[in-house]
Amino acid sequence: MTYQPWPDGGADRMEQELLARWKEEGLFEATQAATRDGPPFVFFEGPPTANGKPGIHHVFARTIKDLICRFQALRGRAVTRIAGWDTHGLPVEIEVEKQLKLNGKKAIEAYGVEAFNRLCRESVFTYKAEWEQLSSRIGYWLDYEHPYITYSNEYVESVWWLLHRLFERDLLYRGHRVLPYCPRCGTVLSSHELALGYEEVKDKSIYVTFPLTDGTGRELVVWTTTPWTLPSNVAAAVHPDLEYGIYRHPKHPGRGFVMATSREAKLREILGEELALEGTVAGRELAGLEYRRALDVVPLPEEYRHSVVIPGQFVTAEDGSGIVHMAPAFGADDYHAGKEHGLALVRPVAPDGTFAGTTWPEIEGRLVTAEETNEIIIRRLKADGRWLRTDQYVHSYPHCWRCQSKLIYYARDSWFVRTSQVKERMLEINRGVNWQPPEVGAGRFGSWLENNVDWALSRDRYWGTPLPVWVCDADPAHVEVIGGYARLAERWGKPLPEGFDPHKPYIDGYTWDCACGGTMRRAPEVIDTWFDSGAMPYAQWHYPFEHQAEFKAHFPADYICEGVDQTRGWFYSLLAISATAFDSPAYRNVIVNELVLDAEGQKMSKSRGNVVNPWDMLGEFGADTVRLYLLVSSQVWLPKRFDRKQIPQVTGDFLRALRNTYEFFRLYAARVESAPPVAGRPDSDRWVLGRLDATIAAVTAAWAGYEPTAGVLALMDFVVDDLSNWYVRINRDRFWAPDGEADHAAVATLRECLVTVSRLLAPAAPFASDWLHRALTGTSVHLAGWPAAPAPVAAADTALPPAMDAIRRLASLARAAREAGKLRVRQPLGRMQVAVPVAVRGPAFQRLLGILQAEVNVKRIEVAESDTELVRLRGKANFRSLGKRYGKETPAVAKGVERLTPDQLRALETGESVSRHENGVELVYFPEDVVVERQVVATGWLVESDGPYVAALDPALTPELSREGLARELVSHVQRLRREAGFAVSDRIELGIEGPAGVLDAAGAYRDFIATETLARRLTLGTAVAGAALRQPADVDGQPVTFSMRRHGA
RNA sequence: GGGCCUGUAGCUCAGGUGGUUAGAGCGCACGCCUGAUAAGCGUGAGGUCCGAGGUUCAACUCCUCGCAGGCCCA
Repeated sequence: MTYQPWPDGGADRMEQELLARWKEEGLFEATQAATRDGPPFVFFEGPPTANGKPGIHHVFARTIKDLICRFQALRGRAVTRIAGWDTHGLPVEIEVEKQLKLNGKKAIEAYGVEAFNRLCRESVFTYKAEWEQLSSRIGYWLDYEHPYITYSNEYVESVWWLLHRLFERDLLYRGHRVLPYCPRCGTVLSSHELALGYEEVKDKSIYVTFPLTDGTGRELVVWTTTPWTLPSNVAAAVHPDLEYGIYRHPKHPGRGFVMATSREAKLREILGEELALEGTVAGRELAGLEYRRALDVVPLPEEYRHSVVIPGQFVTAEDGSGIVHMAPAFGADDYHAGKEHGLALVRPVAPDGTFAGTTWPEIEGRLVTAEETNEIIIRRLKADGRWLRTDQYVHSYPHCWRCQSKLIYYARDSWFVRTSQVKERMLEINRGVNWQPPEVGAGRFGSWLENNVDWALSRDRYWGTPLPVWVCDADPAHVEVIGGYARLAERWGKPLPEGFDPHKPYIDGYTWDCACGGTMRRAPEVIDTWFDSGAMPYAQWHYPFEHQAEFKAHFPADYICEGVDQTRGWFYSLLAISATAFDSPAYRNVIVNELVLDAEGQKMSKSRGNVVNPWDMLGEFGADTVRLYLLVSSQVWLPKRFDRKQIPQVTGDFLRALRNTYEFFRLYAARVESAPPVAGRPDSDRWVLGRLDATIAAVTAAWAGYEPTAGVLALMDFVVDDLSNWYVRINRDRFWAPDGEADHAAVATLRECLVTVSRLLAPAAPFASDWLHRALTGTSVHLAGWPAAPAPVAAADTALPPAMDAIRRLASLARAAREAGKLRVRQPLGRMQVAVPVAVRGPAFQRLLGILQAEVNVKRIEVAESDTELVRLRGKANFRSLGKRYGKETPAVAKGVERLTPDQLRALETGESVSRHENGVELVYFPEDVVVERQVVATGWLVESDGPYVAALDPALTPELSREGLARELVSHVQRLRREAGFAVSDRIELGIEGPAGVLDAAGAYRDFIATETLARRLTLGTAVAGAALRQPADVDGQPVTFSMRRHGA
């Protein structure tokens, strides 16, 4: 068999060619067919919104998704990989609003919801093709032929069914929620919209008083930054544990001002220096007292409490007065406190943000956030004697990102999922989920669940799954939740029309009579799009209307993987729905990847202009390289600095080593087919195969444990370090067989390594691995299966890894010694002595000494025994084992190790325990307590050591050694000339060497060696080759030598 | 203000259960090798392991408090 050269046209081209080939072969489908009957491995694809361009962070997440899925598929699991599209929601609406230059809900309604939603539906797939192309280009295998689409009728029907199920379980209800609201646009803003509009503003904040009605003349001092909420005040909150003072001031006879004592300085500033503290009281003693409201201009309902002091943990005394005014309709804390204490909820503000329903004509109809409104309110407070002070207050306050209006917090009717009821169950389920990294599950996600509040489901928007709730217009207590289209038709009384569309506005046309005589009309809201995505385990199968068996086989997921930003997104919506509707986990294993930052650690954003275009990276480096870089440049769950300069640095070594190793193999291995049994192969072969097995085990364990980075690193280390840098290096001459075939065992070993490496690499770098596997075997790596778990290592071979490790250390030390002695490796030396830990010594080590000898270029290696005068034994304490037994005494006992005699050290090495007496106390040392080191003490030798490893070289050069060194020097020069002359490596030559007697003498003594090494069929000494193609003088070890050569037979 | 994460060589990052020599790659300096060669290999310099306390015979590792950066939330 001959092997193809590694393609030269760059990674991008090679990968494009493979993609075309995969497509032609139907490879993805073939891999799915091959594992169809395997045990299922269920993967859920979190649906991206297709109306945004995919970025480099999507490449990141998709690489991790793909890695685990490919890994499991290679292991024979039937992996489900259904693509999905998230198609509803505000981002879609906003895009269309921009496109139509609309500004807010009123404009949309004027434009027409029907046409608006039609555009939303069309715009959803603006970037669908690019998503598919990018996914395909990076080798992400996903079934894009049959994706789930959240706006499809089937999908929506499953969502309805889920909501109906929740309603049946009493987990769906109508309530209030305080939300940021733009009075001008008439719409609630989502949290991410909110984040767009924070601005530093100067507001007026005021101190007012609420006189207590207990007859003591005391007045609560209250601070607010939103005077317009004072008419809606129903309570004043104090912190139960805070100390409040009652202050008097001569200018205000008969009045006692109540305020947190920690804010006394502020009160002094307001009232003046003559402030006197009359007494103090804890917040909890104030709770329950009643007061007179500062502005009594809104009628209060009788059945609820109002004008009362309540305790609240949320109260602080860092600014303000330590007493917080409560208007439940206009603040989240206020709202919850109102619920807890049964407070009245008044909302004298119309949807357009103007006062409505007050008894104060002057402010009726005024915009609450307008400056003049504040002025009017403050003027009246002053007139009524309730005002104490107005301050400038600078804070960051949310504004509408569309129209710059100040937002208000505003209680809205909303539909909720009662998730708080299953909070404990969600926590329990979550504890059973394997999170990678664990702290996201236990920490960020766990504490989010701990603080679970009911899921506000409804949205006052247009393009979304319509809430399947019908409410009677005569009695809102009459509610029906429709769980499917058949049921809708039944209630409506007619079959649904051809081309039925469950979206707004059509769905709002379906009404029917209520039993009470009223009309059932749909609640106008759509639902939070996160509910759509969390419903995908069921809705992707149109469950329960279709595919019941498929659903059961594919729930819950074995594995999902998304960015950490999904903590409150998809990770939550999946769990909330599975817990409420099925009392089940939705996923068992999660990998959470972190953000991709730019090279400086800054978030990528359009405004910073530091967004990396994935296509540029793919074109420049190829998908494999980008994938590998993303996988190994740091753990995937740490924020990743994406630095294009680092890409070749991180991946280059590995890819070069792989390619070079293959090229080396290809050059010499052609036509060698037989593979001798492993047991009969030389030590270095069995060693590298053992390392390969260990690598299989490490990669398998890492990926089975959802640790992408560790697995890739283990594989890279093997290829670079063990295979390329060591195995190939020490076995070169077995491959290079000038007049015959390469060593069969070596070829088979290297081939087996490369084939297995390509299989291990397939999940991480699907292109290069496939190319390599095809080149070696003619078949695709993606159908080859995962390398089998290694057989137990033959007993004889268990000593190989530590022995080879020792050889490598010693070679390294010897090279350092040569460098220190300025003796280049080409110059053979006579003797070397080495010392190694006793555990390493043994037959395996003895057999491997030949490798060391060749590597170091010495004639003889002696393994130093303790009785050699060259070596001194030294004991070194093992604190780990001593510490366990001796605790506090450890340092002293460890010191004693240094005083053990050579005989005792030798005894320890052979596994005996020894003891010595110290101050009359007997100390026993077990073999594991002491590491016995060897120090070479001979002088005149070149010695380097690393702990117990010692290499010592005898630098003495005999004339014989010098001659051989010179001969090797000649060979080196000839080889260089050969290459410079453009000879092929296999060209036979005729060679002439002219020079001083010493040189000719050495050349003569090593005539055969030189001839063999240089492929010289004729070698003439002292004269030039006749008809030489070149004749060149050179300086060999300071001696003038002239080489001449020509091709043999040319 | 709260939660979580990160802080190790000039840069990017590794460093089970605490154990006495803290590693890699890149970069830098020097050298080796020359039949993988517009490759490859080695050696060296370079560290208050963010800081301060504490626990311990022993802390990069565990605890507390800070500092800096990031993410999420309020």
